[in-house]
Amino acid sequence: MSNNKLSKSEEDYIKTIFNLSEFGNKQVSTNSISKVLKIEPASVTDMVKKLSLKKLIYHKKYKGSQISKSGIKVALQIIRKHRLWEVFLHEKLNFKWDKIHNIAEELEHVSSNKLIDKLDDYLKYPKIDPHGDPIPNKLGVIESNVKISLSDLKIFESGIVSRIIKENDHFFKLLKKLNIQIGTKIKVIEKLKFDNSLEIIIDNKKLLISKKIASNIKITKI
Amino acid sequence: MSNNKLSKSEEDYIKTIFNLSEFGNKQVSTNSISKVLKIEPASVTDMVKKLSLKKLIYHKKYKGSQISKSGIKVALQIIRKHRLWEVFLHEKLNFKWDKIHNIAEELEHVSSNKLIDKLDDYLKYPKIDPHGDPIPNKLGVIESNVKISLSDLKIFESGIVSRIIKENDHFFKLLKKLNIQIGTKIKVIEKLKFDNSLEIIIDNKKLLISKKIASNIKITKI
DNA sequence: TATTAATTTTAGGCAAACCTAAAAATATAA
DNA sequence: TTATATTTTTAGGTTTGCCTAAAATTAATA
Repeated sequence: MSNNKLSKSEEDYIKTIFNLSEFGNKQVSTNSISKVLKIEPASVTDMVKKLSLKKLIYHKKYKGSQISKSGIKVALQIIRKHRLWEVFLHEKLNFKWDKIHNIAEELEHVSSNKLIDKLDDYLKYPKIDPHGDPIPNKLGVIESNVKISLSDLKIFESGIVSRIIKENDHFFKLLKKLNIQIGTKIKVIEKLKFDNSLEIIIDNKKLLISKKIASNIKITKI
Repeated sequence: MSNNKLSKSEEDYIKTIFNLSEFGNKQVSTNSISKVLKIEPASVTDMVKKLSLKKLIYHKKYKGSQISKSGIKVALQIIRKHRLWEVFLHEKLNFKWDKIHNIAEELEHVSSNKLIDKLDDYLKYPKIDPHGDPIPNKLGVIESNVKISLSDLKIFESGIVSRIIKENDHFFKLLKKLNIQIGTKIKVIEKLKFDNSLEIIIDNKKLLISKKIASNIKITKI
């Protein structure tokens, strides 16, 4: 299909549209892309037209963009690269898990497929990255494993943190302060009627976190 | 000094000018840059002006370009990145030594200094890359070790191949065919008056190589 | 040394990817 | 349901890094 190599910008747009689309199911607004990429809406319109011509997305004026089959394929390969580099940075180079994202953001645009396959092999085909996000394989297939939001746990249920939804650097710093990371065991002991905040226990210590925080932490029940 | 991050293009120019300048000693012509980068001379003039404004090179109209102190500093850091990535690709990912150049060409533009220092540490501070080229350290210092061209060996002298001067892919392929690589022992047994070709012995087999080939192979005498 | 050849620069243009300002379409609220 | 607000697009502009064609300079040669 699309034979030509994509530019860094095009790749960034595709990745963003895919991420906003919830696996290709949702229409994505021009404004939302604009906000994520910090690029003016007018510029987003330009690019969205271009990607539409390349059949990577469908776009109807004023109606938002939907990623296509081939767009999803492209997005999954970029995500695969990003996450494999994150594993490398964390496991081999000993970067802290909250420092790897920006570097991986650059490395994901290095084009060689041979490179990424050899890296995958070298890292022994990891299934998740240091944030707990799943890594698509060479064919773009993501191995599904059941995860729910911490906010969906019921009172007195426990779970192991298995994924941190990327929000921004402030969120990472907060979690660091709270000592929450992949593998941390959390028990919910109260859900406040007032604002749905959760009272949880980590390492025998009680603390309170907002609904928003909790819904960005994915766990596997235990 | 120059505070702003350089673009990929600017970095490519600086690296090329440095490489053509023989460690900053020679003036570099617009045409020679043009040929290496496969960019038209007119465009080279544009860029050379720009780099001159940034004090990375000195340029006088019609007189060629000379790389500056800070230009050399920049070039050495790019070369450092390139060669460290080559070591990584060869040693860790098992790429053949004649396949790594193009990939390293992309990786060298990834900006994080922290990344390259951690990579250096991970690779245990290698002194040479898989082609035998020396790797500048964090400060840009290259550990010197005495090497001469194979073409400078006298009859009946021997040496160990310690460096292959980058020429192009054809050259790499040729060497592969001839079974010449870093570490190969070579003895010179004849120098032809006719065209300065060398008759050499590798693994007890005689063969003939041109002066040009020989001068692109650096050896340490034994 | 005068002419020709080669190199380098200037001038003007183009595509990519961004921008601002204003117009058009859609959504929200009185 | 009309007025207002928000979103999206169009139109025109900028910068970067390239291009071609032609002019200026330097080098080579007869």
